[in-house]
Amino acid sequence: MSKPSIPQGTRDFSPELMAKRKFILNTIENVYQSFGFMQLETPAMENLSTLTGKYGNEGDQLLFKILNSGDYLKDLALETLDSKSLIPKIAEKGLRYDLTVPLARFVAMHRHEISFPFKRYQIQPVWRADRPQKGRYREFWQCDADVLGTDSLLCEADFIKIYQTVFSKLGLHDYEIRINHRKLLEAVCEKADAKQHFRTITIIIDKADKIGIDGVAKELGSIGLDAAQVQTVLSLLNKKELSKQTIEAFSKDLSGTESIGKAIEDLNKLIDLCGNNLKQIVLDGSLARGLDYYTACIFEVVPTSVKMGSISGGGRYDNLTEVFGLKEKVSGIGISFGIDRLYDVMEELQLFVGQTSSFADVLFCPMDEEAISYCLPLADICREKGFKTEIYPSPSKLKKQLDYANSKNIKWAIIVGESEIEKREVSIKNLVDGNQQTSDIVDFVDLIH
RNA sequence: GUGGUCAUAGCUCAGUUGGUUAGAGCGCCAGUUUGUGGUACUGGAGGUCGUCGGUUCGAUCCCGAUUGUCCACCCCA
Repeated sequence: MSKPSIPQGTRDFSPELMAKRKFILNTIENVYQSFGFMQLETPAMENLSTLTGKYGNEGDQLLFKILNSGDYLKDLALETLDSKSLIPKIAEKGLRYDLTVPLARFVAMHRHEISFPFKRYQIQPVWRADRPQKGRYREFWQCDADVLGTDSLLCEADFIKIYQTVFSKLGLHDYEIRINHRKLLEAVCEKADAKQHFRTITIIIDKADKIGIDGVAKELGSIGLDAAQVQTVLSLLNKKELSKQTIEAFSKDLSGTESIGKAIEDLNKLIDLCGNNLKQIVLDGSLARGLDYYTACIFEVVPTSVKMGSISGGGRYDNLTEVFGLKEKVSGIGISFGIDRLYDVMEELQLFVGQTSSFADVLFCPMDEEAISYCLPLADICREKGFKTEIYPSPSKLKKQLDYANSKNIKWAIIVGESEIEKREVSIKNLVDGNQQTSDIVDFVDLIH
């Protein structure tokens, strides 16, 4: 028997780890709910046909496929197939790659039961057959929230407020909300007379963080842009402040282009809706986001004091359900938190240190078999009062029982032996300060806090 | 898919210019204290040095392959 192990890029979450993860998960879920989002869950696996072709050429390769049951090679003429054409014949299901496509599938299937605007959140694991590295796992959790069926800029403003609320509750202050508008990107390309290179250009400027302005200029040159065109594109990267002045400047620089009007209008409106609350927001012209379906405002959140990729991303899209053949357009906007990265960032910044998690409040320590049944109704009283309570399952040595309490960070030990039972009492020990007192079995619970 | 890195106790890591009994800290178990923990002291368990092959009288150490880890590129949360 070889040593047990788990697949690469996956992790076990110990009780200590789960306590911290739940804190993040619950925080995000509570904030979503406080904005009126409703929960949706979808299966871990989808039909492969639902997933393929939605994430670009490379995306399909990152899908985990599930082998069909039974003798899946029975009727195949293997010699006539290559591996690519083989896959659809032997695998009809795959693990979900994100939560947006399942949402689109759900909406397409249940269009007639849904009334718009439809606000849903979804917190579930997703799987990608990527090569693992820092902040990248093959199984990780996404926390999505989307609003479908409205073009209102209020959604954008709400999501910004959701970001600020969540991070404030988590105690994470070193972050930056980056905002951009796809139409701004289009306008720049149009102005530079390089519309046909739109995709390539967005991919290049998206790397500005890593390769710097000079690097961007170089790569733009390498795809055939002349110096003037490169300068036009680079002009996007200088202005960082989200303000009416910046937007006015863009409006002038890019006047005459087809797309600029919509971008200016949206961003101005967004500023109005946010009021003065533009804390930690930057207008980042280099933000592009790979997914093609975004059409207007796009977001990304990055930690500023830790080297880590984005911990959240999102944006507005025009037609979510188009690929599923729904004739009616369903536009919307969504964001997603990556809580695995969020966890890594918080761990690195030691934001969990103040939170001592205890797995129980009260431990009953029976000294003999008779004491166990004596403790049973008393433990129920504690639980009814809201204390997490357990009874040590065997009358072991007291030292062992108290060690157990320490290891679980339990504050109260209630010791019951022959003498307590005789006098209808319990001995209550506070394991934090070491004080101990006796009490009758009616009032003892009042001493616990 | 491409490149690099590392793999020794449950965990974090030493170490051997290739030589016979492979170490530390933490953790775990037991005792000092037969009903009082978190401190201290004493003792104990636990490793075919990732796997397979090669070189050698001899390999945990050198070489090759393989698997896994971590990191970077691509892409992304």
